[in-house]
Amino acid sequence: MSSDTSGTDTREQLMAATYRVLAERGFANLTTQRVADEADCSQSLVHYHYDTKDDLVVAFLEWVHEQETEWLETLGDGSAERRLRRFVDAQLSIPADDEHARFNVAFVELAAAAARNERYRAVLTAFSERLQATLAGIVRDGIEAGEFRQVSPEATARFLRYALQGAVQADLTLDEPEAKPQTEAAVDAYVEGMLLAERD
Amino acid sequence: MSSDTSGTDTREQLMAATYRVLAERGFANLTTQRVADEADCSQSLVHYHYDTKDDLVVAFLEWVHEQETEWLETLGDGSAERRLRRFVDAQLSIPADDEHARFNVAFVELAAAAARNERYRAVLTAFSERLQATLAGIVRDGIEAGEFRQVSPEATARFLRYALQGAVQADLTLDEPEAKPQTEAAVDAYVEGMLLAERD
DNA sequence: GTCTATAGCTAGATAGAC
DNA sequence: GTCTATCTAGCTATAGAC
Repeated sequence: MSSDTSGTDTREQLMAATYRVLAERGFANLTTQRVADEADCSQSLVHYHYDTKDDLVVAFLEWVHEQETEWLETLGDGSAERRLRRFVDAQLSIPADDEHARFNVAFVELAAAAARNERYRAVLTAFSERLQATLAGIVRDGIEAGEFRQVSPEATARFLRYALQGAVQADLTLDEPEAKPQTEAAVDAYVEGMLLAERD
Repeated sequence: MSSDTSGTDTREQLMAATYRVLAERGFANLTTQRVADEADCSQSLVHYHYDTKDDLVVAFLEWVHEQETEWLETLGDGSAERRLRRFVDAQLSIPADDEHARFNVAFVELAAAAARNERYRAVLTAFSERLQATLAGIVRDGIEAGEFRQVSPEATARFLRYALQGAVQADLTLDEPEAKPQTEAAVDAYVEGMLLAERD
């Protein structure tokens, strides 16, 4: 319990408050005042800890990045096929309308904003590269173990990532009830037809 | 040349001005004042033609929708494989940094905003359904002609659309130089391995 | 570290003249 | 239909007290 924990606590509360504001109001309606209200403090305190709103958002993205990194490691063991299916399920089976799903909408908004904001882009690119490395690693493991065919791990991982991301985004932003079920079916067919080694 | 053409002209100019502002500044920085400046008129005139900013954006989305519909019909004839490849190329070979590419960034921003705006969502869902129907139609034609295997046209079209959209978006919003080339390679492998009928 | 108060700006929208 | 002028509201950021 060193003396600098109070500042750390406040920052942690501001990150959690930012998460909730993003989930409830979206990135376009994220204001330092709303974050302060959610964290039950004054707006000027937000600016004391984060000079600008952009600093707050960048810190928040890094905070999310760390949390997701922890999650990725829970993908755990098992055959490459099993880990791959767990990855796919994790993307496609997000509950319909809880806070996590609502935050994912904000994450889509933040991803779009990254195009015009170098600092957002840096964090989100690192985020994407980690996902890419994880999934490509799974494919590579599958090839080495003889489970998968001799495909390009990088291109295969990218193709699957983008398809899944497109499906999730369509599900979140459009009225497309078929987005996730049809994508799931197509991914299954892809895994069976292109990835799994034939055993006869 | 009926007497109501001047109003129509102004509206057309406002749509074109909105396009340019979106391409140059992005959706987050779209203001009625900037549209007015770009259209060389007063800000209040924008509000005369479109009561609210939302009305302007919805009208703009419908305007873009019409234009893209015309484009889709130029996909034209040829074998199903040829039309499919033309579709894929059209998505992946957008020039790097012209106005059209910059507008696509804004389109990603608008797509994200659709999650929290019913009216945007309605237009963009119609947009997506048209793309889906076109691509699924190509796959269906290919199956009927014996060019493609007996896949699900809807699920296949969706899978390809989402993968392509994910690649384009990653290319526009992240520092991922491999997004488009690796996706192109993976799509080629998918078309050859899953779609094209085997001839022996 | 945390607060209240406010400066300073910019946005969307409206009033009213022409 | 188009303009100028302005109202009102909301935002980021800072000043200064505690």
